[in-house]
Amino acid sequence: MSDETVEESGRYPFREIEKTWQVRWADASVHRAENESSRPKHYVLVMFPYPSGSGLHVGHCKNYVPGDVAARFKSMQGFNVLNPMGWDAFGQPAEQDAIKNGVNPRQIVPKLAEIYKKQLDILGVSYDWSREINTTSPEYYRWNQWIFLKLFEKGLAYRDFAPVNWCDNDKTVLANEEVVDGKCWRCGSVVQKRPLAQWKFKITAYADKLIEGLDKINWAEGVKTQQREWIGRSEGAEVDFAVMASPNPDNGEPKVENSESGSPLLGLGDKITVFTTRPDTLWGATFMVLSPEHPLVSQITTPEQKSSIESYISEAAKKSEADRTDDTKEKTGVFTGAYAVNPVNDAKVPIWIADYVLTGYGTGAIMAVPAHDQRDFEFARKYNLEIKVVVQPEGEKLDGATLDAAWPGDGTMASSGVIDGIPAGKGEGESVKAAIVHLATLGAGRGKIQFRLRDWLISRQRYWGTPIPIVHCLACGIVPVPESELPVVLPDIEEYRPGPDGRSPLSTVPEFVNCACPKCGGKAERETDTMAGAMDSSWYFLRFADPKNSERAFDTKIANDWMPIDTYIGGREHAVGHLLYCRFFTKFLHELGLCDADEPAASLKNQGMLNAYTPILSGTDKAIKPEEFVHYPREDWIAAYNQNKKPIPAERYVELDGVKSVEPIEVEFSWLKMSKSKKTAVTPDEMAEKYGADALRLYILFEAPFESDIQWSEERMNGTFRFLGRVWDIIMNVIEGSPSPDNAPDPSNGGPDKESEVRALRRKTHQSIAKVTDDLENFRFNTAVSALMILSESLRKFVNAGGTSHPAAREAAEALVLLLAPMAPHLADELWSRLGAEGFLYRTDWPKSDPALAAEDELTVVVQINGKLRDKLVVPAGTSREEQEAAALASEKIQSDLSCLTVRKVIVVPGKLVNIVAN
RNA sequence: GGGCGAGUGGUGGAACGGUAGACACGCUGGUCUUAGGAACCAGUGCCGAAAGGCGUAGGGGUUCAAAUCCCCUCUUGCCCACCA
Repeated sequence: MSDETVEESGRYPFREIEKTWQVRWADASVHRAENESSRPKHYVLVMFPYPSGSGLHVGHCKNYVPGDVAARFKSMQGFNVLNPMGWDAFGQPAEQDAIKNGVNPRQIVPKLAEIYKKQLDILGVSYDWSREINTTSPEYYRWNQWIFLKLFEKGLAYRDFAPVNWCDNDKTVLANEEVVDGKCWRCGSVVQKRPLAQWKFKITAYADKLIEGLDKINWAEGVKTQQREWIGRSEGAEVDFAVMASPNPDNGEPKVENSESGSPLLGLGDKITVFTTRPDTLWGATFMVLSPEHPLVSQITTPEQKSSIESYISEAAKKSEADRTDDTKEKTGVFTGAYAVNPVNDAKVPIWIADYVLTGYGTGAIMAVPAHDQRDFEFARKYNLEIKVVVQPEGEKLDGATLDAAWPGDGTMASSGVIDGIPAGKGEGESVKAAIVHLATLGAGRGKIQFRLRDWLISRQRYWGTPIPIVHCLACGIVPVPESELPVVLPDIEEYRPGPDGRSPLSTVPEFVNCACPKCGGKAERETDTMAGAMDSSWYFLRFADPKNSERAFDTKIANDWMPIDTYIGGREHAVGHLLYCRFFTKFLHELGLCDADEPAASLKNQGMLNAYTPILSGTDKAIKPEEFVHYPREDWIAAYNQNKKPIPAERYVELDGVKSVEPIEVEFSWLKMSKSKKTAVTPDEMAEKYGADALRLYILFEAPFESDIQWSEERMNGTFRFLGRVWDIIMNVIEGSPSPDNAPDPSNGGPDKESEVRALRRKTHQSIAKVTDDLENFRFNTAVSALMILSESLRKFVNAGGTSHPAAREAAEALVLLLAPMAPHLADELWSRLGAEGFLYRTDWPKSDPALAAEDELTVVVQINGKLRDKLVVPAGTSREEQEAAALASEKIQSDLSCLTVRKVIVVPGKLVNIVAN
């Protein structure tokens, strides 16, 4: 862009300035973090991106920009700042691209990384690029493998044949977190259950520690609560129910055995163990329910019930997780024909199966207490099962026969043998403790803490990931690859598509698969699963401390110097995924003695999203892409829709069985996450070209609070652009000492010669320093920008009134530039050097506010009568309580308003207000 | 159903329990001009000519004083949803 065009735009030459300073910063490596430093450390980390083909759009800047402001601010405050960036590049999107384009993802990733890096540089983000990492490089993923081996060594990585979530469309297994409403989070197709040998990490072993650690980290309560619930700790007991002998086939009646005299047990002494948080209600357990997948079901089912049980099981298998867990549906189940014995009262309880009992939680079996659990109650009513009340609420006498809902609340134990009469209550309740003691004496149960959290499924039947460093030997079984042989390098392959059997594409590469057993030297095969991408991001923050280490994952001393992350920035959507995994890893590595920190991030900040006004199908939240429309007069529609908020009739193309046609639709607009695929993406490149990166940065900071969503508007961005133009003009005036511009207001009434004007400007300067410092410290960027606007306005007025070369103007100009530096770094550095200073603002001291200069010498005091504003007074600072009250009462306005009232009481807040209570 | 948020002008948003609407966008009028994506000046919550009154989703409450704290209702966002 030529200078002439810049001149024509009437704005400051932002393109030239931004380019110049980006080159200077890079040449001087100003943003490099020092491993040895006398300055205190500050580690700022923004969650690293997943480079995809579409590159960055301005929505992504919602976290990178504030992260950069935090880093620059801390650096100016004298901290040795670590602000690194890298690429989380293993995983599906890159692989899908590769499949589509027939290229190896390893060729695409570096190109994407280059694009991202360039875009981030255009934004002027102060990353220490010497620490750039790429999770797909063998130098990185060999340490994934190393950590895997450590987990294996400690028994925390294991192979399991549990049923897994299978997406038939993507041909892959999904983690529980990747299943949304029983559907694949990526493609939306229904997830099936399939048994497959998988590698898992025993995150459940850290369940308690993961809950306890939450208390000492400064994360949003919402995120912490989500984690607590996800881990789902509940206290209760396990209870064993003995299964009774098969009913007599002769008469079809179950044979009631006397448990006291003979053994009621079937053959091998089968028992069903259940978990309950209410062992105290055991006397009210009138039946049991197993999940359809429970292993005992086939053994205990009687011949008469066999066919109905089998058909129920096959129906249940067909249902998606979404259907099964929809609690609005009526509960269904089938009787197995078998009975068990309630260990506390020897009652004969029928055993049912029902899909409301989940295989994955507890033992996959429950004791049903219909009187005190609503689900069991509904089930009992439907199938005419006994309802026995064992907790009587205060002042009531419930009867199972007439109950219309379960009573889950407190009360007194009744009909409960040895615990009769004890106060009943969940958790800390005495009755629960007493029941557990009693169970222990019977040998039929024990106290137990149950977690909802499941072990972390790490296996992927995918190409683009870290190979799992395990060898399967016919003779030795599962053998870990020796550390000295790491990395197990991901080979180049031709076909990335997984086979229809769901096995990893790596299984098709004999040179990879076939190997010698590290233990016996015999023929063996490599594990062909790769690791989930979440593995990479679970410890990358430690690698950033020591990214080039070829001997170890990271040096412990260096890691200790940097950890924990002081400010971690990322989206709320990672609350129970990444943010839980990385805490688990940090705790594990801590226990290995590899780092002092046992929590990765001392403080976590969650940014809001940036949304774009997107056309949607009326009555849904489904976006319609512009190319689907037959005609799409966007601007007109938006205007029309905004005016009367009524759907706009339109037409779109549809393709049914290969036949294209046009269908009428109704269109509305809604604020949805900016996205390339919805064609709502605006790139930072084009905005930087048009308005400059500084203006874009300022827009993102100013438009809404950090945690709130932004509704993207280029029109508003124009506002921060104009502000920067004004800053440029004002400070150039100060620098050049030029007289006020032609269109400045007449300086005749009051000029900077007046001592009060000078004092006022200096006050504003020092107040602004204090305000902006506090705001940046607390991520209140929007009000920080506003404070700068106010300061620049004060300076502009002062300059226009002829104060161009006054020292107070110089002081204000310097403060303005310094305070602006973290947010609009290019313009700030340019003006700073034009103001005659040396060096980069990144390493320049943050200004200090002088409280004496910031103090007001006059204060406005509000006078209220009965809380309503009646008058305002200006009093000198330091006016006493009494003087202030007297002045208020002396006010003419107040006198007249009080004329027919009696003063009852006067409240005085010095320097603030006087409230006169009168009637 | 549960958990956590949120509801303030035409718009984005400000407001330690103490002047509601800072700062912007937009809009209205004006100045200037090399007619620009300008710049500058003035105005802009609602009703009212004014005095004044009314105003922070709605209704109660606490308080000298409530957008802010408490209770109820409504609306809305996100997350989890048969967890025994």
